[in-house]
Amino acid sequence: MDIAEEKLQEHQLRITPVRSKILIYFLERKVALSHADIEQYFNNELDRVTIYRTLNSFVDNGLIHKVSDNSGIAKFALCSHNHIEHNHEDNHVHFKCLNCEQVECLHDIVLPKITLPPKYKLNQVSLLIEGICSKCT
Amino acid sequence: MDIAEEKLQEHQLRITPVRSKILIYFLERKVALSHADIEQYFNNELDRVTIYRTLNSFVDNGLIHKVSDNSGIAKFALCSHNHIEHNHEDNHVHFKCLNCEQVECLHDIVLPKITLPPKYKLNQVSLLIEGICSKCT
DNA sequence: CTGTGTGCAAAGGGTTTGCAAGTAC
DNA sequence: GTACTTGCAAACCCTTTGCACACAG
Repeated sequence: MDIAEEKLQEHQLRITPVRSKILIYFLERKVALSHADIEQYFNNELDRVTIYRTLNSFVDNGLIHKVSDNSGIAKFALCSHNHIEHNHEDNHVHFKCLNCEQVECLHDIVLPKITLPPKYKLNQVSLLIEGICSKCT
Repeated sequence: MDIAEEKLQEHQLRITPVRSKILIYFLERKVALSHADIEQYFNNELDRVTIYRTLNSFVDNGLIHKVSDNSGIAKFALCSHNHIEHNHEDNHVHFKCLNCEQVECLHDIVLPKITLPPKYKLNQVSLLIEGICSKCT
């Protein structure tokens, strides 16, 4: 059983060829991937709808999380936590390169403490930084 | 000439009935509005496509800015600056209420200084806070 | 008068739903 | 065997484009 299959099992997802392939691609690329990225990479080998459903099942089971990069199209990235505990979508910092358009998670950047106005309750913070990445400078 | 017409002129936009109506709605509501919000409010009085084009012209001329609230659908909010200088999309802090779904700009919150890893260049920062707003607590 | 805005129809792109056949466990 | 996954077709948003007519400056 390879690492992808282990991860699927950890997250209580049935092990299927489609899921393994997509998960392996995430493990290899390490950046945030859109549906189109995956579809193109597998070039007709995988059904469009199945990819959508696979991504949703991964999100539901805490394997990946949705990344919002202001472009309107959804991207997804592996969650850093290996545990099954849901509910730690946590406070993500994402970086989007304005040149190559790639989005990555910046795990090392610490999110500053936010103080909200009175009567506001904080639930989640997401920080998107746009600029030029190390490969494109 | 009312305030909406003044603002249009300031931003070098021709004064038309559609633009005035939409701008007045923004001035009244003060929260971020989606295309659907506007369409529903004017309930068939305004053409769907015209609303899209109006919003785009407002963005292009710095009257409003696009707000990304992780929902995938675009929202727009008035820019706080009254000047014509473009290019100060600045560093916005937006708050999205998980109960009423309304999005507002938090002008008072200061965006913390971000230190990126080496070789990264920062261009823009956007911070989205999700939680419960003052009206919904 | 000239260039821009508006309205309608149509097309485009991303995402979801329904259903029958196939597969994991 | 049962419940879940896959694939195909079709539907469903949201948004943009094309074009003729109307209007602001």
